[in-house]
Amino acid sequence: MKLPESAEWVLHAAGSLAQLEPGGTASAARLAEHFDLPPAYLAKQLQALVRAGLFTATTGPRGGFRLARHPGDITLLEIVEAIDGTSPFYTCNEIRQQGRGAAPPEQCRQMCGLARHLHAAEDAWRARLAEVTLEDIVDGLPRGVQRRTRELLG
Amino acid sequence: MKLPESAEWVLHAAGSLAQLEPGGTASAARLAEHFDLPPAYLAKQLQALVRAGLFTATTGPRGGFRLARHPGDITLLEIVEAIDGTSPFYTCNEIRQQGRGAAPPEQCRQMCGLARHLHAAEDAWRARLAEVTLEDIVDGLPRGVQRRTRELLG
DNA sequence: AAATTGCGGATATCAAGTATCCGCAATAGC
DNA sequence: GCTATTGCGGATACTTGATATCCGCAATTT
Repeated sequence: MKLPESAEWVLHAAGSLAQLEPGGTASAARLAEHFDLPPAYLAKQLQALVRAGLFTATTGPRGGFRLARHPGDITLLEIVEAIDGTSPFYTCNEIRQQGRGAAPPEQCRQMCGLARHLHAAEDAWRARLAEVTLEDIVDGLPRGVQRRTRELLG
Repeated sequence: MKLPESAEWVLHAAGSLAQLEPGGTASAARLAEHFDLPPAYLAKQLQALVRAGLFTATTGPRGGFRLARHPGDITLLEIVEAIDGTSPFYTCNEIRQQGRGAAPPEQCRQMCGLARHLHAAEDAWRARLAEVTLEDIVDGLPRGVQRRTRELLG
């Protein structure tokens, strides 16, 4: 039960783009050296954010990635789900209906209690991440960080 | 980001033991056939619950596993953590301090904002699971299920 | 035309989850 | 004591997903 390390990478990449002037662009290579990450693999993960509609990509010189929406309109949940997908942590395989102790269908009209609670917990997780936007992240940055990010990436 | 399937198995196994009379015991083989699960692998996972102090195991004929504590005193979180461990979903590798854009230490006195929110979300997940006990699960069972479980496993 | 950049596919490696089997120790019943 | 049952630890194998790289192609800027 772990998020891929690349989730951390794209969260920071998105945070960096959010610090630039609106529409600010940075290439995968530039972002990779900015955080000392494997360039080829980071590039692949950034593409996932484009597919998810969070980033917009432009080819050619001076091209790269930029935020597709306003930082206040992109949540941490969207970024995480772009990398990790939306499939639930816990999948109920209805093993209560299998084997020697299989429960008859009329006793399974409502969802398995275990699945209910596991899904509720997961919903709480997603709800928390959906509350936070890239704008919130930028606003929480210490003084001077944004200025330096713009100098190096902008 | 998925829980191992064995988490579902041991959650149901623990739920079944909770349905028996206090101190009720069931062997790994019996639990495996009760839910139609691979006996050898299930046995291995049940051992993890013993190591975690949730189950007590006894060898020999009429032996097997029983709850180490009262069902009302065993939470879903404990069961999940016995299988999946307690390491966080998101591990901050402080990449903000790496690479060309490395932030100086005086700007990293407080935890990375991304890590803070990811951990808060995870805490919400764990808190939900810590609220639910095996007793709650048994109480939520449809009529007749517990009777049948006792007939087959007790 | 040339250089830069993203995109998709192919491939390789590594860790974790799934799964099985073995021998050993402990226990209950005879 | 003997035997059958059961949990325990270790060794092993397979599969899947994450990590990582490289290539050719398309698009765009200069």
